[in-house]
Amino acid sequence: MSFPDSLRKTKSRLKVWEILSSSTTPLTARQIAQKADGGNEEKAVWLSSVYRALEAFEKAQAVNRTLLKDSPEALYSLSETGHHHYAICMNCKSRTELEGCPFGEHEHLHTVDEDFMVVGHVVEVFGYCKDCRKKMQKDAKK
Amino acid sequence: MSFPDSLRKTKSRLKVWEILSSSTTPLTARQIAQKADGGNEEKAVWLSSVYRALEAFEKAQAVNRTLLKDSPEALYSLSETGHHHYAICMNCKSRTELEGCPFGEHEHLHTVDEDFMVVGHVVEVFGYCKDCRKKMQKDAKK
DNA sequence: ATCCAATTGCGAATGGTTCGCAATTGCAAA
DNA sequence: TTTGCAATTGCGAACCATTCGCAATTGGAT
Repeated sequence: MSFPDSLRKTKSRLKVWEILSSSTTPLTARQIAQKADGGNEEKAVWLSSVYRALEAFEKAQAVNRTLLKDSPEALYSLSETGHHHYAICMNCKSRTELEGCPFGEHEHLHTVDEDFMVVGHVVEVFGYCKDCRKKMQKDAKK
Repeated sequence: MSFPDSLRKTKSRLKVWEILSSSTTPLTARQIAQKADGGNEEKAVWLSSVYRALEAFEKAQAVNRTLLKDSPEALYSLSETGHHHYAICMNCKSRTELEGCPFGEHEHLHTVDEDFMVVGHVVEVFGYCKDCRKKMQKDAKK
């Protein structure tokens, strides 16, 4: 995932991006702001600007916002790419991509359990594709 | 799902419970308070008491709190039973049951694709449980 | 019926997030 | 490269869902 083309590369946004890129865990806006001014007295990026940068990234689908139930603070992390699920035919094993994700575009996930930080998920739907159903109906007649 | 035995049956809690029971959709605390005093001037249940009732229900695992990203207000609903999926900790492999099914309680799964006959589905959420998160944070400090 | 811990009414405080506005800054066009 | 201007930021104040504090009330065990 790289810095979204659609956004101006400003000092604050680049800083926020760099911090998120180099973090292995999701961070709160406050943590990002703190890391930005690395212990210095004066702030490198003002907290409200961190929020605005994150909002812009989120709209550009480059960043994920996550709310866990045990804290009122949102957690932010870079979005992963390529997110799809499949319907799998139990007969011929063919896969057809589901349109969208039952969780919504990443939302809802945080509702899972107050103690659980969600990183990803698997969704698979099983059944029979149209072709196989036809064949199976024919075969059944024999 | 019935009113938790462990909790005192007070007027406010019974009211909140009744409202949640008779609602087909999740409600915000404010909505519950409004429904409680059904248009009357004086409040039947104070908002902070609604929050406290919901908190008690949630601790008793009788109510679900849900945070969606498009609103800062939490949604509350009675916990359902039957048909579940799991959140799996990538570190310790522990499983915790997901509350509800992302496809909705009553499988409109056949809507997935007209050509696909759905027989079942798998949903698994991956991430880190609270304990492992704590451990990982400690380890990170070393 | 009595007693006491649990609960509520009520308002004030908290704290994460958003907003407003003047000053600054990317960056497209000249 | 310089210019022009819309986008962005610094900064603080405002917002608002939720939590807290405390005195008054109440459920329910004895």
